[in-house]
Amino acid sequence: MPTIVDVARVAGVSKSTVSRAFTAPHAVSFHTLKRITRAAKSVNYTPNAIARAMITKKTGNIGFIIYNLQAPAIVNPFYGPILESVVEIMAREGYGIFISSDSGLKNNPGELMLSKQVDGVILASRTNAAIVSSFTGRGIPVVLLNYRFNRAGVYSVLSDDAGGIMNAVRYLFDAGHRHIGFIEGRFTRFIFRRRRQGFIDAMKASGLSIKPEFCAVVAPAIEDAFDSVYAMLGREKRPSVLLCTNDVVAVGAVKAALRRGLRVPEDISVVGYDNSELCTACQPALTSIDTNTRELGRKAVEYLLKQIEGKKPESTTATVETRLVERESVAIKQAAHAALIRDYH
Amino acid sequence: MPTIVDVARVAGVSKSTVSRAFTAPHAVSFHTLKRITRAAKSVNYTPNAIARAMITKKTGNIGFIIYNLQAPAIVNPFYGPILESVVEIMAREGYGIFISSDSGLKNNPGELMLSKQVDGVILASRTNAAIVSSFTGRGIPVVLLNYRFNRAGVYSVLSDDAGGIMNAVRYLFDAGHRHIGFIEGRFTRFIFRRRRQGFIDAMKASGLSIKPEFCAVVAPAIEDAFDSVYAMLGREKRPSVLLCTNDVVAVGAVKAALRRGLRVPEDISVVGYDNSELCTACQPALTSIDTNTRELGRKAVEYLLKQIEGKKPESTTATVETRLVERESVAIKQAAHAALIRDYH
DNA sequence: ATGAAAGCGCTAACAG
DNA sequence: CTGTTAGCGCTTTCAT
Repeated sequence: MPTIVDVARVAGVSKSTVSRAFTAPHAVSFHTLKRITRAAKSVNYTPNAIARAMITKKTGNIGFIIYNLQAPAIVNPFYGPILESVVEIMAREGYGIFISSDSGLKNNPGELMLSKQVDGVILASRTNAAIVSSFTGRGIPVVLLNYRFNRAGVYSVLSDDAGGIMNAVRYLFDAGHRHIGFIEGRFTRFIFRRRRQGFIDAMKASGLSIKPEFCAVVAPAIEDAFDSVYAMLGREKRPSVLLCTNDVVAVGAVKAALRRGLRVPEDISVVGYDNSELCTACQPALTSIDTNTRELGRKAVEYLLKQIEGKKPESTTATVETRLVERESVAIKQAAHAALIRDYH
Repeated sequence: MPTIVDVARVAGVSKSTVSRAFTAPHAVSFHTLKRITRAAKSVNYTPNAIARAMITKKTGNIGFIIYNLQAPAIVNPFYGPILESVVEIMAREGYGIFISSDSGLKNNPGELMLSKQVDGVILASRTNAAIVSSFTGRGIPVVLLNYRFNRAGVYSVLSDDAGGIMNAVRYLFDAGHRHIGFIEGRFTRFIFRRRRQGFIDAMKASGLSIKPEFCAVVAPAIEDAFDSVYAMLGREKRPSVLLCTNDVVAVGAVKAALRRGLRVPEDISVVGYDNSELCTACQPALTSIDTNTRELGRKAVEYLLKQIEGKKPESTTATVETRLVERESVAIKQAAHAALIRDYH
């Protein structure tokens, strides 16, 4: 591997000058800069980020750690797309990104990252105080994704879970639905609570009552949702719509309804959450709540980079809004339809 | 950040001894080892992988690069699961993984990895000679995933694309299907050809003729597949089964059949490829070809690690077998059913 | 604008 | 088994 001295020799300058040519080009005369560039190319030189990091104390790498119980970590309807956007943005900034779910690591999870000297870490989903302080204690900036810690210097970027559910309830109400069922995936407690709270608040705000027999908590897997919803729909009374806290659950709900001989959305409506690829795969295509994973990733990067540069993010937590995307799985009731036409036309 | 000298001071030994305590514990007396461990803990020391890498020329990091036209890179029905398994295995070995789709990088894609001094690289999907030699030329081992280069020292791990399709055709034949349609996703030419060749060979082997009007090439997106298949199914004659080269395409095919008022699998069968999450989301659940992404990842890691350790992988290319997983989207024809019963009972 | 020298934290001979 | 010494490839004062 060619080093800076090889370039220096070929260009006939000192290695300091070569170094400057790469780190502060304007501090070098145009003429020598040109010679150095050419020399570098001729010996096929690439700066050694490792050696550079020794001096600057900046590796140009960050870590992205997904809580280990969130398996799969990468093929995950929520965290996968966020990771995708983080990777893309960071690569553009010249950063490398280490990924790891913290499972299978013998020591303190994040130990690996620590020894790799990352400049900052994004901790996705749940985490704990020990992990967070293993970073912050060494001055490594941390941003929490979808989790919050009431501690100074720990920043969070969150999805507006409550708002997402509230919007959905309002939308359903406006569409004429009065009997809204709620099928909750068993996620981390943090998210679970936020979505549930959104449901409670929105139902109250709409003057609707929550029927326990229309509610269920399930593992976020198609089969589990299917079983639970299938049982629910076998009873005498049933909701006119099932609001689900993720798309996987919603797909299970749709399947259960279909199996019961119900038509979706004519007999029963379903709405999902995440706006994942499953939505269009489902028949009928799922109306779902989009969490704007791109923005979530962008914000996380922004908050992390700010800290790495020694500045403070503008607020201790950033919240990203959701957006309901309409497809085919929700029936607009006759009366509501008429009202909509009257209102908007 | 505490360094090795801090530990040395506290433990009352030289820094070399501390170094040994971490890299070759058995070369240190039990007594001092204990003192060093304690000292390290007391000052909260973690070895600096950067400094270590300067000497050893091994960073303990590898790169995983997905060809940029394979977007999304991470949320990808084929490469996502492979990445997942690579990350998991490598983390256990103490390796860090850099990921990047090579899009959005100003320079030579992989330039970033190069400067990060990775110990090896997995290049997924298509790549080109320049990228490969930018690594191999510097002595950095490379393994190609789903791609092949006829060049010394470049190893590949491949999925048995042709075999996967051939198995499917044989399975369909045994199930009594004689009119097999083939809906091909427009992937990289490498994969496209291998699957197509499998189809051609298998049809020939089964004595079946390929009907061009039952074949289509589509973008691997639900809508595109839908349009194409919808048109196909509007014609007078139609195949009894549609063999699709990925699940996304298959879902589009199912939707098109349903829209035409056909029942799946009673009126027309569909089989997918990848055995992704879409299979169970689809109604009916898709019979699909599983590529064994776990094994693909495992093999890639094995081949890379072997090279990093200076050994040669046993062969220049490893091929991983596929497996057909039956679900609900393929009809077993009456006659075939009878035959199966006769044969096996 | 450029060069000389020092040193980042660690490992790897080489002595002892 | 342990300490001494040199140096990895680079950036960064400090001179010039």
